[in-house]
Amino acid sequence: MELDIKYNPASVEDKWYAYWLEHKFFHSEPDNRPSYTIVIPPPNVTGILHMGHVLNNTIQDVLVRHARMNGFNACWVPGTDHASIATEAKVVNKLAGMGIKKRDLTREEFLKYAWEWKEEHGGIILEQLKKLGSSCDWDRTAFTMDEPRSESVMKVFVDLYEKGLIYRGLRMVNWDPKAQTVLSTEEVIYRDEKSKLYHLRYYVADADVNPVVPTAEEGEVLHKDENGRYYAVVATTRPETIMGDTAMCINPKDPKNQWLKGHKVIVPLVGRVIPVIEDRYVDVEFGTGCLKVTPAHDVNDYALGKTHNLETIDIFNPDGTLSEAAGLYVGQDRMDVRKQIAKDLEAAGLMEKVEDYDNKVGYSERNRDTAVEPRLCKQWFLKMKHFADIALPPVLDGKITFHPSKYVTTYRNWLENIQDWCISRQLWWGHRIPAYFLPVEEGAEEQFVVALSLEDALAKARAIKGYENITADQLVRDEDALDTWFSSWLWPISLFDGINNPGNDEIKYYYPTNDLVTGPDIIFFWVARMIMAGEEYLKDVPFSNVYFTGIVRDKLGRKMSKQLGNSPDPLNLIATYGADAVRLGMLLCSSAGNDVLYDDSQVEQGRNFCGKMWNAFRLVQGWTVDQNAAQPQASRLAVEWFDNLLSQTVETVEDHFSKFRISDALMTIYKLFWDEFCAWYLEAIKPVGGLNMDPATYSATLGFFDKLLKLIHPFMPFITEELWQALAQRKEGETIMLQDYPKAASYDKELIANFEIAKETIANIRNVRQSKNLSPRESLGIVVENFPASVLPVVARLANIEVLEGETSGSAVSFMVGTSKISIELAGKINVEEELKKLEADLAYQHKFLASVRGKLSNERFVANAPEAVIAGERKKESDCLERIAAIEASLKALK
RNA sequence: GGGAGCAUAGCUCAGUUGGUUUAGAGCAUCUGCCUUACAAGCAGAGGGUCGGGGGUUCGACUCCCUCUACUCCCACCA
Repeated sequence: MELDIKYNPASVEDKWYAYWLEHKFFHSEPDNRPSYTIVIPPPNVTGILHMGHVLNNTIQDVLVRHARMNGFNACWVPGTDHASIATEAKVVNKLAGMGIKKRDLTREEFLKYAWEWKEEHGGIILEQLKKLGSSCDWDRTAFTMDEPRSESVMKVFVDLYEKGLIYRGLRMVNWDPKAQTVLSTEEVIYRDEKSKLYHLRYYVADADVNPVVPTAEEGEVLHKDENGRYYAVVATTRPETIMGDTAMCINPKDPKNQWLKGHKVIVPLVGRVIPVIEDRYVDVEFGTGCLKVTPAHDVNDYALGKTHNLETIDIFNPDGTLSEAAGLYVGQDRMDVRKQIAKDLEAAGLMEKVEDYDNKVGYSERNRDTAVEPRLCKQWFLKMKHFADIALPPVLDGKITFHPSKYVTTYRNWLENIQDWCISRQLWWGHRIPAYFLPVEEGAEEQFVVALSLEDALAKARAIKGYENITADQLVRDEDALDTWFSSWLWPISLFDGINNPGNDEIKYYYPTNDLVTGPDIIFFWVARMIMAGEEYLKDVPFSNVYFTGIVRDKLGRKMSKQLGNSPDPLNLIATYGADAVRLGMLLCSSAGNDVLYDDSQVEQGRNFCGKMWNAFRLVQGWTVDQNAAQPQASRLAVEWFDNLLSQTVETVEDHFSKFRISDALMTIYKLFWDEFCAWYLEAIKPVGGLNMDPATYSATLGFFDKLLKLIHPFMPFITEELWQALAQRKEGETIMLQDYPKAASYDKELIANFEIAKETIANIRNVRQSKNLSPRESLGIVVENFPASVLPVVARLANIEVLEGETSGSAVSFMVGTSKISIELAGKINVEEELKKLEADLAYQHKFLASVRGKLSNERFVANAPEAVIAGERKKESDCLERIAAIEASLKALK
């Protein structure tokens, strides 16, 4: 097989990916082998690949390929998520561009557009994952809204409702005015914001009938205007909500505001008279200690309203504009009203002052520019206490391991303070809630049934007293859809149809899955809830390990985002550098749980490594074998050494894999290939004059190459397949993907250590050459003492030296490697003065070292307390040091 | 406000139950090389008082306390 001079990733990658698909190497069916399963964190169906996906999916692919080569029946199940809010928003936007408003469409019409959009854009991301080399079982590609998944969601909803775990409740919820839907508490992200704190005047309303009487208490603060009218000052960040004020609240113990007790005050501009109520909730230290109470638009105010029986005035429309109930600014957007009302209050003399203020504002996780509005409405909730109880033990007991483990605390904290999950969304794109409302009299309690089908619903409705004769067309199905995560949490189960077909062969074989690779940002949204669903429906964990990846940032540490334009397009990167290079670049800098600071230079390093592999292969491939050639000593030794080193390294790699230290495993292999194999091994065995090679070395080298390629394959699947295919005559249908991963074997530590001495010696000799300006071509003579003779041929080969017998002349340069002494014969080529200086310096250092070691050894407490091995080590240091001193002194003497 | 994490070379990070002198790696830097696989390369070199302070110990990058800086998560202070 002819190889190009340069590695060309593009053609190689497409070729082998097609080959893998054609032979269905990614496909898995249950069999007798142990299973290894990963379910993909389903990307948004209309999403496109970004750097976070690259990181996440590269790691998954490494794990899957590694498991596959280790004899597991590996199954990586891909799929996409319908992403209710995000996708619906995209469709709404697209329709808006066509001049169509969502509210002018029926549900059916809207969904038709939505599905069209999904067909058009859906799954692009899966094609992009293929470019990365992902070895997913594409035959199993799923979608959270396809038939089996939807059916599972419905069944689970009905089941949980029947178990009494799902209920309908009137609650203060988080409202996204842009998407016009409620959000769960987890979908609200709080951001620090520079805002204003408006201090408003609330005049006392009843001063004429109920005069303000200063109590003359210490610390009392009265406000009186130039006309002698008393007023309270309320600090608020949201002046636009004053139309909803139904009380003002003070802390009964607040000395500043004692005089307000029992009074009524006037809401500025609005003119409504509201009572002053007392509650210990109010923070005496904040502002003036006077709190405006708007029960309809603030969670705390709602609670206050409940305890104090206050009226609730909802002044907002669902889209965030002011409603009729507000009386003022009707139809204007809340944010515009805030600016306007501030001006109007100022003009009316009702604004005491305005301060700069830092506060936290909740935004919608999906519409990040939209501040959420607390809103009172009736929604569907899932009781979480039960789920927290079943989801906590497996993580605390270690049945599930988090990598890194610090997330256990986060997980536990959340579960221990869990709130009920609001699962309904006012969206059409999603799983429609299987609840049916029955007709009721005006003002009566709502009546509904929950059922999988209209027929079931009708039967259930008819069982209710007074509804015996109800007809199907009188049942009104709930308009709302379920939170996307209500389908995602079933993913590891629903992918194997474990809800619809409990106990089927696939769910039994693939569940629990093995590893989950995801970001810590969805630990609550997804990870925790999958554990809940797993425990609830299969009485078993959904996975054994969770590998949390970090966030991909640019090299300045900024999060990658479209707005900043600091996110490279992964497909461009793949086109420029090759998928293997991108994978390697990403992995090199990603230890579990740490953020990844991405820089192109890492991908360049990946590309360079591909080049290195390619060229090493070309070198080996260029050799021809002379069956009669004898194996040189140096080659024999190098083969033996590398064989042992390979075993040792495989052991290290296995250890790294077992601890999910993926980047360490990769770096270990990287160095083995580049530093050990290329820089030392190949250089040692390279035929000197021509291309002829002895058969023993040649076949050993091919064997090493084979193993190295297999070791690298999970990380860099394409180039390893290309080279492995070229390494020997392969049959159609053969692949490196399905070869056995190299296994650790015993190795000779001493042999490896001796070779290290040889390497160090060679490096020293090269160093001497460089500093003395001696050409590498010029052979030098050396004399060695206390040197492992077995490795001398390698030193001779790589340092271009001859080993001399006997003594060196006076002008030799000596150095120590461990306790071995090497002297280079340099008659007439050296500066004796300089050498003397060097040796003196070395000698001084050795003496200092000796003193420190002896200091330790003469410390009785050290000798008494330290383990024997440590003491023995110190003694060895001492004797070695003495040897070195003797050797240096001998050299000095010879030089003089 | 509560909690967690991190602080080691110019940069990004290892350092796995405390025990090798001179604390490692990759990248970057510097020097010399177009040596017939590879200049996307080869051969070398320099670079750190392990954030500050205190403590435990024969011995601390490692364990404890404290301070400082940064990051993240959680929380209803208007």
